[in-house]
Amino acid sequence: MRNRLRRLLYDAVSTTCRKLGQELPADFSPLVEVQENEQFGDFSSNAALILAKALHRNPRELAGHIVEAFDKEDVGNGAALLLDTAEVAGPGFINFRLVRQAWLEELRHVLAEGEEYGRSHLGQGKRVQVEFVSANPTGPLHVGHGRSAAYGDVLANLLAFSGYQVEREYYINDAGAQMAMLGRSTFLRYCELLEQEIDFPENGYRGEYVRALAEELKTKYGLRLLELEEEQAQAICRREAGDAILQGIRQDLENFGVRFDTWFSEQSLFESAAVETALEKLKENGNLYEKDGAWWLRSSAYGDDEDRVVVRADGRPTYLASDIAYHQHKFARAYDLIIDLWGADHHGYIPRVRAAVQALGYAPDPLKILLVQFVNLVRGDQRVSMSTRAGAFVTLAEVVDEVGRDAARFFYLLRRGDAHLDFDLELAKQQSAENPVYYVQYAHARIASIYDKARETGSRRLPLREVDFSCLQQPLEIKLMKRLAAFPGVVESAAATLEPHRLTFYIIDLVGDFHRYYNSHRVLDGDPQLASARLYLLEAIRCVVARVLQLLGVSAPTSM
RNA sequence: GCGCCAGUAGCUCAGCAGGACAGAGCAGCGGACUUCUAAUCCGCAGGUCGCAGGUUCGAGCCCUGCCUGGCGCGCCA
Repeated sequence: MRNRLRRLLYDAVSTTCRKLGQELPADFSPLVEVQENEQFGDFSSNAALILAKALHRNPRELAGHIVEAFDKEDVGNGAALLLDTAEVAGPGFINFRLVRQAWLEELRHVLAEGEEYGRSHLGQGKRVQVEFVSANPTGPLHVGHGRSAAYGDVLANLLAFSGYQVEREYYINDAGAQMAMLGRSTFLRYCELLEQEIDFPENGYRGEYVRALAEELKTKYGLRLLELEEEQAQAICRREAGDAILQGIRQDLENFGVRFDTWFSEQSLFESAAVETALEKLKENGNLYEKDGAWWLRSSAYGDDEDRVVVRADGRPTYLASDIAYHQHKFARAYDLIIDLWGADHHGYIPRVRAAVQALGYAPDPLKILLVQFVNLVRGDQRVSMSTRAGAFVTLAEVVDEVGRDAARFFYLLRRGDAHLDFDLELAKQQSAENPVYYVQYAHARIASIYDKARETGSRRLPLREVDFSCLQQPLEIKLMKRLAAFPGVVESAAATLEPHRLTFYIIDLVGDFHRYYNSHRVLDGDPQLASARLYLLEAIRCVVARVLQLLGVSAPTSM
């Protein structure tokens, strides 16, 4: 419906331009949006306002021309069937009012599509990789990772629903100094258990889980690790601890409803010589040079503030080295869109990775680096700070345990990704009106319960073909139909802007309308025609609610 | 010192690519269950959109400066 209107509008604007002897601006893409405010009609467009800017003309005047052109196009395109009026308003908006029949048609359309309503081909089958979470396997996932997990997973769902071919990837930082520190920390705890004197390093991993890992090593190896060279023993500890932690991470994500297609190991980049190859290439094209004994990426030539060390003077690579190889690997896999979802604390890293990609000879456009801001965990009025090394954090698993997967996921998506999030455990746990996840799920359950009631009382729903929807005349009913009709646009804009939280806000609004409707109108008590029509309206609502919950990875209960 | 994100109602936040009167939830006050689930709904009250300039026919949104909070700026990750 929106697309039909958009096409008509586009024709009308073209006609107008031709008449005025002006070129249609190349980047002309007017908004056509569902209007919630009755007074402004059903749909409205800012076409004339945008055009006015480009053509340096009076917007109201242009709008007048467009509306005039519209009337003529109208007849030829059969738009008369759905369009009631098109008028100029305010500073130059064009407001469209549809005949009510148009909404009824859209309702039938929703019912025909069912839970597939809103699926789009925006992505045109393009391949997109979403890399997210990617936490070091040096400790369990905490609440901050949970936000990335939820955000990335829903973004991936959303893109898949929008016609992209999506792959989810987790980059395992299983090489480097932090893993070495994990090995050392675990080894020391192991020694401690065997009553050796230890000197625990300042920046070691102090979490309880390290002691637990040491305990397992003690069971498995007994005293044998003490008999080895310390270096060798630490290497074993590192491998054992890393594997165990990674296994835990997979499990936590699984429990959180997040699954990855690929677990990509940093270590493998060294083993396959991918790092070496990438650095060779950079040396060849002059983007990697030696200075003070170290190797530097000429990142300042590609927008970074300064050049960055890739290989230290002592020969050990920095993180950037593997990141260069990793991104080369990503680009070599020829995705149309590569999304890196990082914690906001890594934002300073963006210019150098973008620079690295360009230094390798790739156009950086397919790479989108998104940031997820920090999570402040709040328990009542107490603020919990999170630091992996200090071991003072609440894990994702604990949160899922305490508030449930549904509430946790929903809460994470209750804010824009780039805004700080206060996650209140007490609130998420509450089964009350304050908690929006139940508000939404309750709507789904309520509809299911009306179906039950209908079945019990034998009030049969007439076949769709025989139902005359024109008996749906209540303002709230029209409003619900409009709200449903807005769904494809919400999906489209959420996918285009990579902002999954818009789904959350939309669904809260939709079920709000539904709850109001429920409280003011009886579904089953009317005559069979009306009852059937209303049951179908409910079914359309249920489909969209179920679909959005599915995209959010939240269950859609039939009773609560 | 430089950079990134934020500053909207008492609180937590929306505000879609500058547009039509700034919205929601919670908290506060007052109402609605012999009814398809009250995990719901209705009503009232509540805001110089951090401050000051600027661009524009039009700014919560863009530009400049300042203030406040968070986070980064390493041959740490």
